[in-house]
Amino acid sequence: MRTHYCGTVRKEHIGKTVTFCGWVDRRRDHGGVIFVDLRDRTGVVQIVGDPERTPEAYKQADALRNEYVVRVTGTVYERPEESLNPKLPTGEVEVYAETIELLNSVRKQLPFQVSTAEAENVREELRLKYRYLDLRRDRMANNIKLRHETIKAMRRFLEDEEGFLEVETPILTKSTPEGARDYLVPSRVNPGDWFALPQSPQLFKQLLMVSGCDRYYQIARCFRDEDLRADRQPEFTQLDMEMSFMSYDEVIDLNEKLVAHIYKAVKGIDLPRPFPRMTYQDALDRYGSDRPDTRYGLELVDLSDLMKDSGFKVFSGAVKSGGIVKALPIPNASKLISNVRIKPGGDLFKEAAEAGAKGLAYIRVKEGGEIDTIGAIKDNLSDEQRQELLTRTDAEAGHLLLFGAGDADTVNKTLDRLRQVIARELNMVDDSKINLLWITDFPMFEWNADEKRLEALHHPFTAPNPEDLNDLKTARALAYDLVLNGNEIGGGSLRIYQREIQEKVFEAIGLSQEEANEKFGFLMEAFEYGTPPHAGIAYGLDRLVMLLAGEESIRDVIAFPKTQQARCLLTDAPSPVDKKQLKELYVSSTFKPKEKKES
RNA sequence: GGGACUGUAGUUCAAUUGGUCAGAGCACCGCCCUGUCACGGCGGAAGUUGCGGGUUCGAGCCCCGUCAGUCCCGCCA
Repeated sequence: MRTHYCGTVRKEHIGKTVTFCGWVDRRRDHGGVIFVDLRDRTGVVQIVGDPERTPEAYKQADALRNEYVVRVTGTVYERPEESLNPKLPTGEVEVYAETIELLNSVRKQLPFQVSTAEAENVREELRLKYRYLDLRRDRMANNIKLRHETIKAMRRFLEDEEGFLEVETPILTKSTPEGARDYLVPSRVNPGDWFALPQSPQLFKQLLMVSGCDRYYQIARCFRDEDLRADRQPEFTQLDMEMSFMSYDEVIDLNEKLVAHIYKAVKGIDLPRPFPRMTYQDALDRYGSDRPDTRYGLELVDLSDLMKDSGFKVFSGAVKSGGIVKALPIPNASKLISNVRIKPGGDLFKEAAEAGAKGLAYIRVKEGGEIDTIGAIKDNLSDEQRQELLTRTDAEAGHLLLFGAGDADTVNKTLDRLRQVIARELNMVDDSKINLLWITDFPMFEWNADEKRLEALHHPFTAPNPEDLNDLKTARALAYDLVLNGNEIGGGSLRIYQREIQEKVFEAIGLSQEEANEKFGFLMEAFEYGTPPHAGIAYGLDRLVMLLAGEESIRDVIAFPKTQQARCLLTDAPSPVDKKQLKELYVSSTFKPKEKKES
């Protein structure tokens, strides 16, 4: 049907007869000559309809409108010198059309303009309803291509360089305790029984290691029935990997090579290796987050011991009841950030409150080490304490210190949040930086106060550090997260491969032996048939591509995403089904539409 | 489940304190134009201001409800 793609024509094609298929990007009618920008996946080329040289095509071009689909045959000419267009890769040539065949027209007014030249911010609601038109637009077409290039780079590296085997794992699988809410699928053949869609292929990939697969990967679709965010969809994609007989450092090294390969292939960037590593504790201490953005400073300073005996009750009280006091020192910010913003009602106060803080204390540092703050702090700080405070925070004149006091979680969350907001506001974030960072030495468990039990921080198959085996509850895990500019893009661990340890971990998270056997008996049984030591990792592919594309929502790197209400505006899914379908599945809904409020 | 923001022509936006303000660019339709590439010129059509109620002499603007979208909290091993 065609001989060339629109965006590929160059000077070397001059004199050739070519045939394109594509969409009318836009049309410029000069009364005499008509120009048509013809677009396909590869780009745009200028088609010329001339009343004298190509009278037939001129007539046909006259009837064309935006987004008509046409097949054009013509001859490639060099453009007149004054008509070159350096903005287009094809801008040195143009094609005099001999015939323009209309393959399909546009019958209705377009819901929004598609042309690559118009970069209006169309409402996302509309874009999602007419996603097929949205995907024609430059930005989205490029994002989808970038996603493809990323996956391609992963496959090339893992298969060709490292001998990974791609294996598909079931989409219909078993519901597991722990973790996110499952999407469930009723079984028609087994009345009353349910499949779950996988939250990740975790168990299967470990079983593949037992099977001797040695190195597995998959571009795996995962499902979690939880509420959505800009970086969370109910179905999302992971690059899922698992490998046998590799040490902690070997796993990390291989993954650094993988990420470097992706950056080289997709962005042409050489990443320096090895990537830096930071322990979980260090990350929390210094940044208040287990995925710190290290592109800028603004490190937190712990002042708990200094404030323990302070007369300022908010500080001393926090420490005495087991909490902490930390400061976020911000250089040269004293003039830039007003008290109004820090006090109740101000935007920074609101940020802090949103993170759970009850208040937001501050100190402004003046010339000569004098400080400016509320009386309750100033009056309760001895000269020595003030000196020590300034020394520890490296504070000089112009510094603004923001304080968090309370339980460690809340303090860290608050100051982490303020740190990010303020760094952004003060233009301290260098968007050209690519800071990759491994976070290591996660604790195995964290306390779930609501359910009054320990919970696996990663998941219950993570191996404990052998040094900490005598007290599993406080043990560190052999886990690692990869953080890119403050975003967690991947995480994994060495796995448990011995039944006894696995049983102990289940016990620690309060899973009864019966439950453990019912849910994971097959895994523990497998451990008894010669399981190799193995390790794995999973990358959030959507998130990674989002960052590579410079987008702020993963919806912009997913061809057909769902809205925050988990609906597809294009197909209007989910939707009711026939009673007959439900009957076959032995399912009935208990949902009752809301009654109108009585008035 | 909770908090915040948004919804005006096909689309992107505007409309002073509630008072001829329902308007502009692009798209669409018609006419003109032989070198444009965001072509240009002249003219035209196009609106239940998301929907429902209320306050008012008067509502795009204020109030209540509701729907949809977005961001965030909870939730997401």
